[in-house]
Amino acid sequence: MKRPTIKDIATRAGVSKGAVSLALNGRPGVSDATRERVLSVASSLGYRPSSTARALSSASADAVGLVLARPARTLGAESFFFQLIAGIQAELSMALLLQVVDSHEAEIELYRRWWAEHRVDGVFLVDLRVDDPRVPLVESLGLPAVVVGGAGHHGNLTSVWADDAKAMTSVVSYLLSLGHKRIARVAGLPSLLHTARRDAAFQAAAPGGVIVSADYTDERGAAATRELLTGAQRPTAIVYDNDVMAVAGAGVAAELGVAVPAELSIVAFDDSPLCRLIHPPLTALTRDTFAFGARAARALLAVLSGARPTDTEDTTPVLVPRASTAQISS
Amino acid sequence: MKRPTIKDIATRAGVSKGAVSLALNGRPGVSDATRERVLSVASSLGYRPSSTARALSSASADAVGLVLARPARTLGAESFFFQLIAGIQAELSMALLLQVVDSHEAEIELYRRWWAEHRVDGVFLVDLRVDDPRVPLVESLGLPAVVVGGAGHHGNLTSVWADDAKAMTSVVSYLLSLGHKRIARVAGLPSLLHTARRDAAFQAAAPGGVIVSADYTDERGAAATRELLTGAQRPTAIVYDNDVMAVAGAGVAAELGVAVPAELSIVAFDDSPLCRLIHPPLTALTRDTFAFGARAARALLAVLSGARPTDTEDTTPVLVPRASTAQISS
DNA sequence: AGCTAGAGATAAACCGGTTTAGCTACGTTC
DNA sequence: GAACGTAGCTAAACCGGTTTATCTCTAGCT
Repeated sequence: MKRPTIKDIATRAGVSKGAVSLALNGRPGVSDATRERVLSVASSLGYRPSSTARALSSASADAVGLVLARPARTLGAESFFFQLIAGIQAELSMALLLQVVDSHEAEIELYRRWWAEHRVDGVFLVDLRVDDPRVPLVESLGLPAVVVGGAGHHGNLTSVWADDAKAMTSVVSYLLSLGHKRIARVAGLPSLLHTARRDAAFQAAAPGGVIVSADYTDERGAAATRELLTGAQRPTAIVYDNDVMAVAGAGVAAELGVAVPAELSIVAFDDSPLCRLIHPPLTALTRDTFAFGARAARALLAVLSGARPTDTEDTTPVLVPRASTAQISS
Repeated sequence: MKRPTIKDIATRAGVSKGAVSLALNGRPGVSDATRERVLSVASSLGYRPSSTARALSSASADAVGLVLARPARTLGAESFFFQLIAGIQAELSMALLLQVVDSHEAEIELYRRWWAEHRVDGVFLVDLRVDDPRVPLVESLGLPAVVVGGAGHHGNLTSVWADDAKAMTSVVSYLLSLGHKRIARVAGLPSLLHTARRDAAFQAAAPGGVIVSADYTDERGAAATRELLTGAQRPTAIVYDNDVMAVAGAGVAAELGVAVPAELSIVAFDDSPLCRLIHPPLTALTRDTFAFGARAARALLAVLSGARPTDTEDTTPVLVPRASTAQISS
């Protein structure tokens, strides 16, 4: 099995390699007659350019990259990334180079390598941290990049995000309107930028509200809930940073005999079939992660085609009230 | 920003490009003294070989490929693939080239291209179909491949799978032992090989059992359940091909006033937090998809290093009885 | 001493493209 | 009719590696 190369076309069409390259890429320098002939030979041979060779001579690599720096084991629980990837793929005809690493240093190193080796044309930056070192890195490398989900502005990079602060405010004011006074929050990884933003918005909207830190897993969500419900000032409402922790929390409440929503209201910051299908169904902030991924992909395509960096705000997650929240009874 | 190349090392160390290549790859042809010198220069320069250039001269591409031929929109619901990918990544230090396509033809074409362009060293084949054309394709291309989850033997390819038939048999005999006579099955996509195998095993173990076809989504799972529960011969137990459909089915049962497990037993063929966290928790076949992915990765590494093809059977999914199944009451 | 082996290194070809410099033939222009 | 411009093409360099053919030198053997 050997695929035809540009050289085969050249000999078949009776022209030089260079002429074939010009003809195939629609660039001036060859006559229409020659171009015609080259194209017909190419298609008759079923020619496909090798993106490997092309990448080597400083053109496009025909791939974009995404590095995930999280423990691989915990990734399965987060459906967010997979939906994001699915959305990206729906919009992008290129392949996605994906690698999971276990440290931020390894992540940095990988961006360096991919760039040096022309393996990708651009990258997505996810899980943005406070003062994230990746931002200056890709900027200094000149590696096209889109910041995904890191609210706000990052250097000169294009950024696509949803307004976590506004979303958090809408949740808290909804709970306040139901009469809740003691509202708690079970937060995600503290190092992440959006966690910090949600924390701040939560504190501003619910002064004195307790924040417990967790890591998106059901174990930690359950533990945090237990801590909150058995503590001194038991909250009447808890906002969880994702769906898995919220559902786990609901389980702990049931186990402790705390009625939902009569004694405890629960809100999840991510929606999923999980929230809809359990009993009682959970009030949740819903957003279309798939569409979000598609938007991020479009943004990266724009950057690749040389567009000036932009900040795109995705639609703010919408609160969908379900049976897990209610007017405070006491 | 320019990374050091092999040429830089050569001039710095005062040797030729070829000698540097030999030294770096630990091959004979250079003296220990020279090798030593080259290595120290390389590390002092922070040298990283370009896998793009390396791939061009018919060596390793330093990446493996995975193509998913499913509607991108439905992918988010299936946590299976993401856990699989996470497991693969845990074992593999290479990048994974991932692409989602919308037709089987496009998938075939992509494998062709990746191979022709040396973009990958090997591939995973998932979602195996009956008489899958990909098997003869990769065999004739000589593209190293591992068949993931396609029970049994496929040409001369290495294969990693779990015994779906045995698992299905264990589920049915468990239900039979509880006294169930009318058992139904809500199946996944009919074109997939493992669906066929589960169908066969189900038919053999529960002669006359009804099989309704669905597509793993909660909508279709709910619809199938509705059909079964409102039909003439209402089943006393339903086995669902995945967790999402099972949970959706439980919801429909509740809605129709069919008590679980008193009037209807439910078993899910995939376990997840979803099954554990709802009420009642669902009896499910549990398996470690992450570990399965890791095993598949090891299998591919073995193939890449020239090992003869093997068939590896993963541990059979284990039935975990929970509150959704019970002795038949009537 | 003469011949052979083999170690150690180099130069050059090669992978499959892109890009640049240069060449040829033809048509304008003054 | 000499100078110039330009369209159309070719040859060759280049990207960063690997691999092969070749060359030199030293050691070992008869």
